[in-house]
Amino acid sequence: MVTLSEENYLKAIYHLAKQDKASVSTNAIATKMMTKASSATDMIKKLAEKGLVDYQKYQGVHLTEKGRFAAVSVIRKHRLWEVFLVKKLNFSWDEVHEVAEQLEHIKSEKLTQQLDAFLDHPKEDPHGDPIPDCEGNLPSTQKILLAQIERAESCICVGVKDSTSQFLQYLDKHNIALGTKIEVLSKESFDESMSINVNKHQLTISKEVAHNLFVKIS
Amino acid sequence: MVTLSEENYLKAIYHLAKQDKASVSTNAIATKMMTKASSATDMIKKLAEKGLVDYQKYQGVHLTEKGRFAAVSVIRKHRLWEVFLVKKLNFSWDEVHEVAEQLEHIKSEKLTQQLDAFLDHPKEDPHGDPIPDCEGNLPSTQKILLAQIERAESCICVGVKDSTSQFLQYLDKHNIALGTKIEVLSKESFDESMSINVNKHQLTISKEVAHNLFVKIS
DNA sequence: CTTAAAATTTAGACAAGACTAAAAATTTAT
DNA sequence: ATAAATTTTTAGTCTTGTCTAAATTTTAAG
Repeated sequence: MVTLSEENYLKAIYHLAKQDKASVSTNAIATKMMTKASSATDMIKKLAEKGLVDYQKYQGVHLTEKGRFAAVSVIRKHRLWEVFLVKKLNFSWDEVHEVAEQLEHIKSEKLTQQLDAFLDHPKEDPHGDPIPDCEGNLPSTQKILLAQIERAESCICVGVKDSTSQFLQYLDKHNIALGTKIEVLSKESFDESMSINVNKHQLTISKEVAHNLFVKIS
Repeated sequence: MVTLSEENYLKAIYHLAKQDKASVSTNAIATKMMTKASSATDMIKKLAEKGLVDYQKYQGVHLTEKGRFAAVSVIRKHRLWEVFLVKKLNFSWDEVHEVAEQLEHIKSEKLTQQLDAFLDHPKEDPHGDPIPDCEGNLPSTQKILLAQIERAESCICVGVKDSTSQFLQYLDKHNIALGTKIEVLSKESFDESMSINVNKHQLTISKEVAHNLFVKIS
């Protein structure tokens, strides 16, 4: 039995570990959880006790296979609920996070399976993030940050990095959604701002925006 | 802010108070919550502190208007989720309770409203219990226990009193569902068993069954 | 290589919600 | 009307998850 708090820590560790296989530091976990390092240490010990993470004092943690699966299961539920909220209950993509944070902890294998089927086994959530299958597999995605594009090139918006409602509402305002075609016109080396074309409209976006938008080359 | 535990206590008090306006005893609450009287006392003090119940030492509690509304709001969510599980996710009526017990605590006004609309503003849950509206109003129902019928008479199943999966599965086995027509043929005064006719099949039911089935005279 | 800074852990405390055992109040029974 | 039984409350303890402050370990800088 994994508690609600433990699930949230596992999720945090999973997101922090993500790319690099390096161990995740206590401080990084504490920051992500908006708590103190001492609290993180306490929880890390509990997770290690339950075999969900590998932990060596002062050396940070790694998720075990069991821990990774638990984390991915929660992420699966989170993203399925986000799809439900947007597709069935008319939520907009900037309103779903908070509610999904609660729904992701509901424990019922049948509920998750049936919800997945009800939604026609969606592959992505409303922010373009992939939905793990029930065995915990995630399709590897071929996406890059818009900021990584260096020359005039055309691409398609496939996701957002941080999905705060402020950022999502900014995108809504400028008619940028998943699937929107973005033509990079130029990049300013001084401030990394970019001039882009969206739906026939020219737009200048800041480095902050470019670093939070995932695209694939079209 | 009402905690999850507080919500569960409020629900218990609401169900116990139900008909009689008499105060609800500490022991009754403890029994319903499957906890000890001392724990109930502790919680009662917290609820009184928050203005959710009126409490006089040794004299039991009453819900305040605020407490009643909080309780009914949770019950509304519980029943809406049960409808969702049965109508949209193909759960059977004996599987929904446990999951709805979790879902009822999700906090989002918009979620509840949209769910209600998505389900076409259902008036009853899958067990025939009325769903309170968003202002906390419950339609007064005109139902009686099957056991209260004393003579050969025809009625319609409109609800179950205790919805344990054992009982619900018993009903399924004998093809008794909400809306099923039940003809009372006779009642045995010795053991209060009843002979009834359901879908052309004759059936003898025990006093226990008759005391858990709500009907309306047709 | 040694010391200062930063990161991490330990120790001790607290709030929520539960428990046990004992005390106090109420109810029931004689 | 009073003693016995029952109910309710209090007092003290436990667990989970958090905190602060202090101690320890690791890392970084000279």
